[in-house]
Amino acid sequence: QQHSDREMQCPPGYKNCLTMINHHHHLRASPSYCPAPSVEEQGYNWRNVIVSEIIANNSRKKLRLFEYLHESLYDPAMANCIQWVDKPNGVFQFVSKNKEKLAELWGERKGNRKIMTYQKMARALRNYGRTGEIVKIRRKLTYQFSAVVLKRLSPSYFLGKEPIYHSYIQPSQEYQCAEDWTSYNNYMYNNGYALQHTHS
DNA sequence: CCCGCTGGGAGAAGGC
DNA sequence: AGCCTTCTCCCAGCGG
Repeated sequence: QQHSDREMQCPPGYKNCLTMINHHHHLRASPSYCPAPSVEEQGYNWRNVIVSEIIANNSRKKLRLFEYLHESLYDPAMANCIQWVDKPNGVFQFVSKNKEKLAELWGERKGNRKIMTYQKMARALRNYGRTGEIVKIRRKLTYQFSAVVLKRLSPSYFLGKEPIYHSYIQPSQEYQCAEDWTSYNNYMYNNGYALQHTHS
């Protein structure tokens, strides 16, 4: 069931991915708010990310918190709530002033009974640390996606534009990789960026 | 005092 | 039916 991820194009009933986008009004609304920030970069990525999410939602199970956060990071309308700090390495942070708003929207999307708060959302984020999907960076409101999660959520992965050799990696190996990468990068960030290239 | 961070622990909700 | 996962909710406490 896992290996079919890379093979699927669009869920049944959808001619193409754009049709899917049009059927998801809550997603379609956002990019129009975009003032005009480098459309070829932002817009392209944003749209593909949404496609990724739709495919994920239609093919798999419930929306996961890290998927929602990743989606928000590409949504210009959410830029006042959450932002990339280091996009290539999956480092992002919440905006202090509006973090509660993002949490609230997350709660609404999940259909929770009570209002979601940053406190509660951060508790879930802390649990991600145990599995390594997202780790906390020692900086205010800052977290980091693991390499594996980042890869899995990347638009090119879903759209099959990337080499698919990742799929051959055994789950155990994959996890090991994630741990190494995570601890390495965490080390880098907590010690002031990329200057620790000395061995022995 | 405020703000953010931490982890324990019960329990809800959906999936298998 | 029962177990597992993934949060959800509340909490007491810590530290800048």
